[in-house]
Formats: sequence, structure tokens, C-alpha cells
Amino acid sequence: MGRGKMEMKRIENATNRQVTFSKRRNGLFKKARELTILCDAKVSILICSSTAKAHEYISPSTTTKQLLDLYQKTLRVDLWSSHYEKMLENLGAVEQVNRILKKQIRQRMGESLNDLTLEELTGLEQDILDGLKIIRECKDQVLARQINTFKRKVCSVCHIILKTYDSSLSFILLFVGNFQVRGVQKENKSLQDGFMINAKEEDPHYEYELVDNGEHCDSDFGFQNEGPGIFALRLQPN
Amino acid sequence: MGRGKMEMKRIENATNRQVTFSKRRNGLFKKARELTILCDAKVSILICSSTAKAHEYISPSTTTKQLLDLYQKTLRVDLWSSHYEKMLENLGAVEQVNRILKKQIRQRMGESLNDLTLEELTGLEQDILDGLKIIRECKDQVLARQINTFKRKVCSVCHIILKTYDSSLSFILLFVGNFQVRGVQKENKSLQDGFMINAKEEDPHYEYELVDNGEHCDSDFGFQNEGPGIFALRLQPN
DNA sequence: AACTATTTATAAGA
DNA sequence: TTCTTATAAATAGTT
Repeated sequence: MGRGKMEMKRIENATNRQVTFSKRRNGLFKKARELTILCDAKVSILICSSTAKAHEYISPSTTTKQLLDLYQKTLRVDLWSSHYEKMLENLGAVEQVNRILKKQIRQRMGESLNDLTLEELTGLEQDILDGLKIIRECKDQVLARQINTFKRKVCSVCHIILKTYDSSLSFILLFVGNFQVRGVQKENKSLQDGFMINAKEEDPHYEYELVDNGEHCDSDFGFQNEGPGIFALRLQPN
Repeated sequence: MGRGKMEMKRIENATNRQVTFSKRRNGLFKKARELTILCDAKVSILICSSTAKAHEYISPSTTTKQLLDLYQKTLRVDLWSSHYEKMLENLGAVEQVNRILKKQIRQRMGESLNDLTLEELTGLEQDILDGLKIIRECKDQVLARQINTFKRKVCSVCHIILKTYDSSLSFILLFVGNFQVRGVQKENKSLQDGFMINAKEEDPHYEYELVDNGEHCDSDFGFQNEGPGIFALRLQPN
């Protein structure tokens, strides 16, 4: 249409091409607009010109995304499968794992046991016992470490005191409440036992007796008694 | 263009509208094709007709997705970010839950305990003991149910035998291996104990003694001995 | 789906 | 870019 028949091939003259592009793009958009109105359709046109410029027509009352979603749904294609679907799949898998893990935990806490057979219950019990054994060993190790740390600290304080004060004194009452290590409060008895042995080893001249006095009071040596686990230490020469 | 000027409004006649849609859609696609060739452009047209059918034109040598990506990149819009990011967030949250659950299970199995304090270890131990208690109760219930079922079955067989054969016979050896209930094999002792009491209650004339013979042999009463948990039953009058 | 009278689009020139 | 205009192309109504 125009002053002669057009040959259907790329317009080589860049200016001509650009002009034609502009005119025909407008024509295309106009046709799209008419189709939208006359036929009650929804139209989306995306154009990228040879100069890499983007141009868009979209029917009023809709969006490119809406139309694209509709298009994908209707033609059963998914332009995003690489990103979106894989992610959805991934999410599903992780959620599935999650459900299994939750069930495992619930079962270990004694819930959702109704569908387990006797063998499964026995197996579960055994698994729990196995775990419990390891946890108790670990706890014992932590406890042992804490007792050792505590003993070392108390012993070093005892040595300082014994050096500072004359070794001829018959006994010392030492408040070592501030050396109580967090988490060992319930284990005073074993701490005391451990300390007595250890203290004897470290300085055989003295016999130490640990007395749990349970009271809150200040020592003469400037130690502040803190916390609930205070006890007194009697030091006397062999 | 045509036999008169078109009024720019929706064509009310459905047939006319459909025909016009078809013609104009082809025209639009033709124009798009020409634009593609003449001006070296890339064109994508999506149309959804009023009958909810999808129609598409896409320039050769490209895809709708490519063009859409180009369009998004050029116009700096992202049609998917909201969806995508929400999903990514969601995935992250689920994965986080997953990690926590996995750690819980590992800890209950005695792994990854190194960063736990003594209190936490003690708490974990207590939690496990709580769960274990419930699981054992559940197991006991299941076991009790199975023993009851077993006892009922054996008792009914005993009654049939005792009715069929004269009550003056001094004893019956009864093989009840095929009444062993799956999962109870390890519990023969308690089954037998339970059975003796129950059988006495059901028929006080007879004293039943359960003997585990451990062998595989055929009974005179046509019972096939099956499975590993075979034992003999001696029935004799009081 | 084909025809055709008309309208519309547009190539080239200004 | 825009306007003009000759001409090609599109298409509404008809068959």
C-alpha cells in the first residue's frame, strides 16, 4: 500500500527502515486497539526494533502479566519452567522432608504412635535408648570437665592462701562460692569429693575438709560469697 | 475498510464479532510478519479472544520468552519479581525450619552435642525420657492387646478340642504355633503366663501347662506348625 | 471460504 | 518528524 508494491524483504536503507518501522508500528498498534474494541479481545504486543528499543501495546483493562498468565494457562505452556517450576518442585520436596522430620520428632516425643507396629515401637525405643546413651556420656564428659576446672581454680586459690598465711595455722575457713561454675550447682557433693582428693594430691601437707555451710556470709580474706552454692573449706596441717 | 465505515465499538452480533475477530487477527499477524521482515524487528503478539481462546504470533528466530526477557530488561520491569521473591523467601523459611528439625533429631540421636551446655544436655535427656515413657506405655498397650487376641484364639481352639475329645482323657498336647501373632515372638514367656491364667478362668476343670518345645513337628489334630514360635500345650483334668 | 465495494494503511515525496 | 497523496492492502457485508 503506497506508491507501488513493496518487496517483502528487509529495507536496506536505515532511515527508510526506521521510518517504515515507526509508521507500521503505529499501524499495528491501531489495528490491535480496534481488535480490542470491536471484538472484545485482549491483545498484548511486544516489539523489539533492530535498534534494540522495546515497544509495547497492551489492551486497556489488563496487564501484560495478566495476559501472559492467561496465555500460559490456556496454551498449557510455561515460560518460566526453568525458574519457577523447579523452585516450586524444590519447595514441595523440602516441605515433604519437613513433614517427615516433624513426624520423626513427634514420634520420639511420644505422639503419632498409633500407626506403628510393635516392631516399629521397639525399634523406636531402641533408637531413643541409643541416643540417650550417647547424650548421657556427653553430659558426663561435660560434667567431668567442669569439675576439673573448678578443682583447679579452687586449688590455686588454696595455694595462694597457704603461701600468704603461715603454714603453722591450724585451719582456714575458705569461702569459695564465687568459684562455683555455672551448671554444677546440683553436683556439689561430687565436686567436693573430687576436690578433696585433688587438693591432697597437690599439697600433701594439708588435709582439706569441705563443709557445706549453706549460709551467706563474708570471708576474712576478701572473697565475696556469691550465688547459692557456697561452702566452706577447712584447711589444717597433717 | 469495507462496505461502509465501521463504528468503533464492540460488535454486538456474536457471529459477526467472531468472523471479524478471525479476519482482523490474521490481518494483525500479517502486519506483524511484514514488520518483522521489512524492519528487522522482533514481534510478539498475544491475543485472548472473548471466548477465552489464546492466539499467538511470534517472529521467527525468537521465542516469546526471549522477547519477554528482552522487554523486561529494556523497560526495566520485572513481571515476576513479586512472585519469585515471595517464593524464594518461603523456600528459605521452610529450609530454615528443616535445618532446625534436622538438628533436633541429630541431637536426640546423640550427634551435634558439642555446643550444648550442661543444662541443655540435662533438658534434652529429660525430654527424651519423657518421650520414652510414653512410647513404652504405648508399646505395653499394643503388647497387651496382642496377648489378649492370642489368648482368645488359643482358648477357643482349646474349647473345640475339649468338646470333640472326651473330657476323661488325661492330657492333650496341642501345638498352637500357627496362632502366634506377628511381633509377639520375643514375648513367649509373658504370652504363656497370660494364657495359663486366662485358660483357667475360661474352663476351670482343666489345668493348662504351656511347654515351649521349640521343635518343628506335626500335631495329631491337623494343626500345621508354622513359624519359629511353636510351643506345646498340655491339658489335663484337675 | 470467496467476492467486492469501500475504507484504511502507507511509501514516497515534500 | 509530519503532511500529502497516489496506490496497495485490508476488510465488512454479501454470496
